[in-house]
Amino acid sequence: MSGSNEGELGTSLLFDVFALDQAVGRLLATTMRDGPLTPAEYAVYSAIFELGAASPTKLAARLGMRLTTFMDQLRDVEGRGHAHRIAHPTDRRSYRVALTAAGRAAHREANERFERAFEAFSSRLPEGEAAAREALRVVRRAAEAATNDLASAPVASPRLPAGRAG
Amino acid sequence: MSGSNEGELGTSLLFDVFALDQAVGRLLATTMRDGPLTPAEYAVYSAIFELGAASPTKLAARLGMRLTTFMDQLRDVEGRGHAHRIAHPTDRRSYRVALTAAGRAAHREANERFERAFEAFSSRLPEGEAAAREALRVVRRAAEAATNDLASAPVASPRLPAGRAG
DNA sequence: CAAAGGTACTACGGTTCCGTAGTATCCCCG
DNA sequence: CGGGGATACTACGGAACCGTAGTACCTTTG
Repeated sequence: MSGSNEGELGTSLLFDVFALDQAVGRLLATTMRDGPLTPAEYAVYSAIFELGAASPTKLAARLGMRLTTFMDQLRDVEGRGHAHRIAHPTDRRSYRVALTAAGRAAHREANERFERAFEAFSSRLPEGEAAAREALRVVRRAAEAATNDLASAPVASPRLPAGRAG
Repeated sequence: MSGSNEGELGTSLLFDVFALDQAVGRLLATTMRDGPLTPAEYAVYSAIFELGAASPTKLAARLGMRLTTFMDQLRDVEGRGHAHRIAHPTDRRSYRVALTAAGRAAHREANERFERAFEAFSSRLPEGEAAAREALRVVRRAAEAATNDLASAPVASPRLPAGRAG
């Protein structure tokens, strides 16, 4: 029955990707619910922590978000007194972002919950984490390759200028 | 095996899930860019089409979105003249949603692009689609099991009604 | 050094998604 | 058949995300 699965969203591999993302989102939301940071906030704090005083542009790229989205987040983080700006030594357009002591404390506390979720998740993978990561990467590479393929050779259909791209 | 990967977001299985979701999102956005419907819209149209005149609540559940989110989408779809309401035979609180002829035409056209993306994607999976789906499901089940596990036995902390969920 | 073009961040508005509360209707029980 | 609770949708406002345009600064080029 695998032949042709038309527009059957619910029976498509694409839908499975969506569902997986939702499931992981729920796992993190549930685990970190009572903590000081939401999963999204934890990601931001982690990036700042890991990159060690990097610029907003670098941090946004690391997090896979647009710069403006990151700036929205950063505004909140700074508002909580969890991060501060350090002047960039040579480029006055930019600056570096670092966690304050309070920010590091919040990150540490959230990290405990994150690790708990990750551990519970990871321990339930029959083939182990490494195998799961590899499987996910194979699928991701297929999606990326398909994207590049289709982007470069559309189908030879007349190009509408506007479209409705999101 | 790299036993403890602390807060390393970029080297975590959780991050791979995020990245996969992004990659698939880009694939669909790219492929459907010049079509009549965005990927999100296509999903809505498909659900309406597949479920064949179902209620908003059913459709929202099918799509994995909140009812209010679906209503936002439905407002737009109706505004384009692509769907209409059919009185529910026995429940006057509700109604059924169906595509108009124009809606079906848009769906059909978007479906061609969707199929093209799916085909390109699927054909690049070394082990085939079925294997990929199974791998994803294994990971999803682990996430769901972990969620249930952690939700039922949190850490012995009282349940806060509000929290900061976003 | 001055002009031209690129880069980094900011300001602002729009879209999407969703939580809360309210209204209408239905269903269950007595 | 009447009350209480559940269910279906609507109204409303807020949060998150992002696109566009603007400003300041840097870099390249001649």
